[in-house]
Amino acid sequence: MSANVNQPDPTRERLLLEAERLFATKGYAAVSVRQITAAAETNSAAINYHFGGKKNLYLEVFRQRWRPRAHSTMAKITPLLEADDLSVEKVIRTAIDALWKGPLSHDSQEFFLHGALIHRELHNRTEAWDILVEEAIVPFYDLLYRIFLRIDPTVQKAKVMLNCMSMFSQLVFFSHARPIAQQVMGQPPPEDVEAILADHITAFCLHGMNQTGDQP
Amino acid sequence: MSANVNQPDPTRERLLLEAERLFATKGYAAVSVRQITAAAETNSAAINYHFGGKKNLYLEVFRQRWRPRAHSTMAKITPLLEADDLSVEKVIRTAIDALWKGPLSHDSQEFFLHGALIHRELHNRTEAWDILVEEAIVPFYDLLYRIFLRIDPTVQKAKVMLNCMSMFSQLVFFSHARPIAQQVMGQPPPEDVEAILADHITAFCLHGMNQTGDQP
DNA sequence: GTCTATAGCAGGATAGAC
DNA sequence: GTCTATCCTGCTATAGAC
Repeated sequence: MSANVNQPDPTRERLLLEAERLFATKGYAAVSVRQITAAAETNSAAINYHFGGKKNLYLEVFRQRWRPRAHSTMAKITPLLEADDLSVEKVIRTAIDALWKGPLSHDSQEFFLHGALIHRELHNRTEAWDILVEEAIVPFYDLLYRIFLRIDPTVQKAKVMLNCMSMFSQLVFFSHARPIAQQVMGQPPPEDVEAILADHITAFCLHGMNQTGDQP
Repeated sequence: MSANVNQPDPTRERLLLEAERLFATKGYAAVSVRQITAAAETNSAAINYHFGGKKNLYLEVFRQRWRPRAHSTMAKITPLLEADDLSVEKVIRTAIDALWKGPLSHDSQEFFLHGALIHRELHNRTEAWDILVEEAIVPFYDLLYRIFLRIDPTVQKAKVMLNCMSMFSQLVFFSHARPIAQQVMGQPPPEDVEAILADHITAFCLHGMNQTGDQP
């Protein structure tokens, strides 16, 4: 009858939660353990007790909170390996759905932080980079390659990689540079910016990838 | 006959130089004034004397070093406003040349830092953000819009903006995520990765932008 | 396990000699 | 203008009471 049988340590969980939020929004160096412990409403020694230091806490954020979400995102794309009606457009739409409405979404605060952490590692690499590459980046692009191989068995791996990265780059850009988009396009923004952007990216990538050989 | 008539204050210049390098590579919070002054081979009080504090030094990096390069990049695209043989491809190639071989280039360390600073501001905004938006981002997209307007006077501004941002996103991604590209495409990388990426982006954007209305 | 107190150190900024 | 010495604040990490 205990309520927290599935919560092995609430304090530890709260620390991970707040740590992710702060690291993702401000960056590792700009956040102090005191800020995290204050946000998690515990004492300043808690991080050292539970994780053995600030650095280990950062890594644990990736292991405990980032990793499971990355896997669930992959799981949304994997079915395409056996889907019947496969097309370039369907792959693009599925990938955008999985990432854009998943890790890179603006609506879900949790997934926004997920994407922000990737970005920060991209520019300031730590040991967490290895986790990212091994468990998310390489498998993600490999999966997409195997899917595109089903559509066109003669496709070049390098070309697929480049195309997928072009798609990915737009997803991360528009998810994090939303303020730019609105500032440049001129205020006020409509409510359905998300859908407009998703449609734009889909169309842009569809044409960008469907280069029917007439290009030098 | 004095040699440094054009160098108003060598110490100040060295501080700006090293500050830009360190801020761009490590980020504002992760860099200490002691590191900067040590790199500039001066005393630890120099920053406060010359700039009045760490924060002002950061802003001065944008004013003194970032701004002129941004303007010279714009100058490379401006001639298209009056060019005779205008085409979508030419605009794309010119923009990629100006940015990719300019601010976002990997070859030129100076311009690499320039791009890195944009990226950091994108994710951790400070007062420098206003300089960026006013002097670079808005004018840049406005300029491209006016150029595309010459090609097709009926083009929608919002669509141009989105297309240009899609192009820009790939440029910044591939310039900073080069390690990912090589890691995902599999080692070893050829020497002309830069050219391959530039060609890919050009082709991808050309097709992505040339959506001839056959798209739902 | 939780918390307070504090050690030990590095940070930015400043005062004042030269 | 340059530098040293120093102040004070804030940091991480730890010791030890409870």
